[in-house]
Amino acid sequence: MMNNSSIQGRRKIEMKKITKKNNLQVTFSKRRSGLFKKASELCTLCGVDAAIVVFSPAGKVFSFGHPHVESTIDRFLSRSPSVHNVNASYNVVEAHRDANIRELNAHLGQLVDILEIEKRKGQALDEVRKAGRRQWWWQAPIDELGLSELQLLRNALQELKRSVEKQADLLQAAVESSNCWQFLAPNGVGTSGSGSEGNEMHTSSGITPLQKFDQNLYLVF
Amino acid sequence: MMNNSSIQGRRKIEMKKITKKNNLQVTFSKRRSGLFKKASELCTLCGVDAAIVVFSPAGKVFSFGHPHVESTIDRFLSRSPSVHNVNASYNVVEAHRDANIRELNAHLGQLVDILEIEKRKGQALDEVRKAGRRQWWWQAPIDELGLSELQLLRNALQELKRSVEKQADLLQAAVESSNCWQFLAPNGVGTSGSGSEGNEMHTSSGITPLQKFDQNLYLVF
DNA sequence: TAGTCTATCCTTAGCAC
DNA sequence: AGTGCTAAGGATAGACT
Repeated sequence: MMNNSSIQGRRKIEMKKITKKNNLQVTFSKRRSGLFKKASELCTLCGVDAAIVVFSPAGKVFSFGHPHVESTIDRFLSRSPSVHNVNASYNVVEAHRDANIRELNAHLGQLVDILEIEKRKGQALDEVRKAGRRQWWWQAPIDELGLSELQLLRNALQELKRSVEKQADLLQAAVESSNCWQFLAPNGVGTSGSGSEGNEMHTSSGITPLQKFDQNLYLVF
Repeated sequence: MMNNSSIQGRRKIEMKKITKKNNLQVTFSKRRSGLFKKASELCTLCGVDAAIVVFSPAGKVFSFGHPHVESTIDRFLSRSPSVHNVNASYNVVEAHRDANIRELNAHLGQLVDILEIEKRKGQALDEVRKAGRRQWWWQAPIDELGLSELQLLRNALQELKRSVEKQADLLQAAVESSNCWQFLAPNGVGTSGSGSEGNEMHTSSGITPLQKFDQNLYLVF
């Protein structure tokens, strides 16, 4: 029954791992459905192929695919339509592994994205943004950066540092200095179960996942 | 200019393939971003791994992965009935690699969290000044930095950028007077990354040159 | 090609079953 | 684990820059 609790509707939640195991499960289930639905719509509206693989907190596998999970993934791995040879597929997987650096670099790009968004949210300076939009050459895959470019980056950072200090001095002279970077490392753990879903989606149970986010980094200014 | 067309807001659309090629492109781009963001949030909130592969109408490949596309897909394939016949050593190496990536990702995630906290504190200036007075670890020969360090560096740079912009805001007038930084991309091509959490997302063309995942990052003050 | 703006339309957090 | 409910939070179609 409806408890007389006032607030009923949706509430904003922090974008961090949900602690309440129960809520986590519900949220995972709902959002997974939503994700698959979104993917489905994207495929329908744009007539494209896509595949999604998600491991539940419990380690189960949920997947979505249009027209099929396997075919799409295979196409991704081999960059060519329909390759039904398992071994061939395997080799391609191996090959793709070499793209690690590139992938990780892209990963970083996402982080930068978030920061960018936060910056705006906090209060962006439109003038500055519009003033100059430049691509960071060093965002290219790291393995593609030459030493000279890396050194350029280094010099740029040093210059940046100097510039920042200079400007800071212009503003106010009294600011106590202390630690800048500090890294510590406590510990964290895993979670719970999962379920299944619609269209071209299927679930398959797996072995226990090894979820260990045992790295906690603290950046103390 | 605002055409006198009354309706401004979102309108419902039929769930069928969009005909207007132009709209289709825009929709694909937007929804793809949204999809990746959703996936990212799912990963963050529930602490799970996921991977998405999408082929654009043009045939380009867009992918998202947490902690990594390849690792997640491999993990999916390795426990998939059709590909379970991979040798043992492979799995071991794979596991190890995944662990590393996971760990790396955890680091990055933490950094994002910290930066978020910093944002709330709203003490950019202090941070910058303090940072400037310390020995910057990344000032070591750039070529000696590992991927992790480079990533930290990158985040730090973003942080600095934000800080500086805030400062610039305070100083008001002097903002646009001096463009200290302008990193130009070697190639004029540019795609703005869609916002997402600490995950990896990358774009690669199937055949055409390379429309890498890049963003509009700029440091101007 | 991507980002901006606005008015909707859609998703989903918290509960209860 | 998945479903229904309600209202608030988000995503986004369309037009434009």
